[in-house]
Amino acid sequence: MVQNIHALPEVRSVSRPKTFDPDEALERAMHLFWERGYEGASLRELLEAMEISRQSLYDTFGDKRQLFLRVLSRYRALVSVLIDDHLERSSPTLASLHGFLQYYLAQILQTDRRACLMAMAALELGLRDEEVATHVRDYLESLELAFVRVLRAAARAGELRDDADPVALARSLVTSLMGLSVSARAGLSRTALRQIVTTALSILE
Amino acid sequence: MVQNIHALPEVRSVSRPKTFDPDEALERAMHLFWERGYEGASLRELLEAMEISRQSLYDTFGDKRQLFLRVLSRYRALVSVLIDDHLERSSPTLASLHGFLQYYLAQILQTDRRACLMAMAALELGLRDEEVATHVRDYLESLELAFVRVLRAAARAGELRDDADPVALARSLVTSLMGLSVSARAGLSRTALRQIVTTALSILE
DNA sequence: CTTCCTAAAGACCGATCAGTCCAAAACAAG
DNA sequence: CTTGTTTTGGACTGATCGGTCTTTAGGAAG
Repeated sequence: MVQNIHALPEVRSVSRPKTFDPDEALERAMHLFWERGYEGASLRELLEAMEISRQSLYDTFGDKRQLFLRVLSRYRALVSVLIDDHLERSSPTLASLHGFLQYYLAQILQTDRRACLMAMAALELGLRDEEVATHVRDYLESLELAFVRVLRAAARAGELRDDADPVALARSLVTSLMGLSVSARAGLSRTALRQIVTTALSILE
Repeated sequence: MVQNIHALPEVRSVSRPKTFDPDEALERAMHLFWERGYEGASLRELLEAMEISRQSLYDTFGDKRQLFLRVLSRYRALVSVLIDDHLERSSPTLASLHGFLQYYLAQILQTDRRACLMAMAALELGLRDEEVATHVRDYLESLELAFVRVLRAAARAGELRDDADPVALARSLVTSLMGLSVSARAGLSRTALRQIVTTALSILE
């Protein structure tokens, strides 16, 4: 029907206001998808986790796939905050990168090895859903870019070998993070996971 | 209801002559799981791909999960052959490792970016099915061991830096392969994937 | 021939899937 | 109040899921 194209900024509480917070519902959906994957998270479980009714979910988010795409965006925003916190300071250094990866691993370990939602989405849906694949590629690219920025700064500060290629190094770090997610999800020991991170970082020396 | 008698070339209308080959059926199941994942491959599709009856599948393999576990074993055997071909010669060198990774990537590209079945299994089922997780860990370990053997030989031959740690390097390579699978499945360009492999190998220098 | 085994085909099962619809209630604004 | 919108909860849909079962048929061996 007549969809409101400029629905964003308007706060038109013409009637009963939404009692649930869409952001919080999305957050909860993200955690379920994160734990179970796309197909592994059923509507019933999603509704239970989000604590909203079926009707509200379809009214607010469209359908399951749309919800998942929203979740992917939210996940990306989440990691952006992580990046900002660790890598976007005035003068990031190699130590910042070390800190970021260590924190990344700590997060995985603290959340029962849930690992990376984007890696899960890529393997489960990458070949079947081009929009999902694009989300993942964009995510990988933004991660790589953040790393490149830090590495360039580090190079300028003389922290890198002269012949080091920031782009190649950044891509290697991103790849290692994805591999780390696979290893974490497979249940490798904390020690093994820590060694993976350490070795991944050793390419910067 | 007049079925075309010539529709199935070799087999007469109701096929009896050939008892099906469980190995070939397993092979076909593997390829479907490989493309679609565990939950993504339905029984109906599996039967169609394996070209056996429902009854035969359950008689021969138990159930879907057992079939999948058998498939994981078969996949591991498949990669073992790859390892034997590339890394188990009398005197493997760093060049052997290069060859192995390049061939690994070539295989991914030739099979529509199907990437690594073990990585898929880890992310989809690793948290929910300990037996699957164990399969994946065993696989990762055998891959790592094969790499370690080559790297030790290379070290003896003076191809490695003196301070290089074969185990850490091997683990890094395995992690990179898993990350490569994620990237491939996400649809990264051939160029990007090749760079990932190149950078992964650069740690050996 | 008969007996035994295996395989194919498909009916059938209960459960669950994503998604739609409806009724009744809750609440805001005129 | 009325009107309008959003809420919840559950009924309901058709499809599909994994899995069981029965029937029928094709050999192989006695």
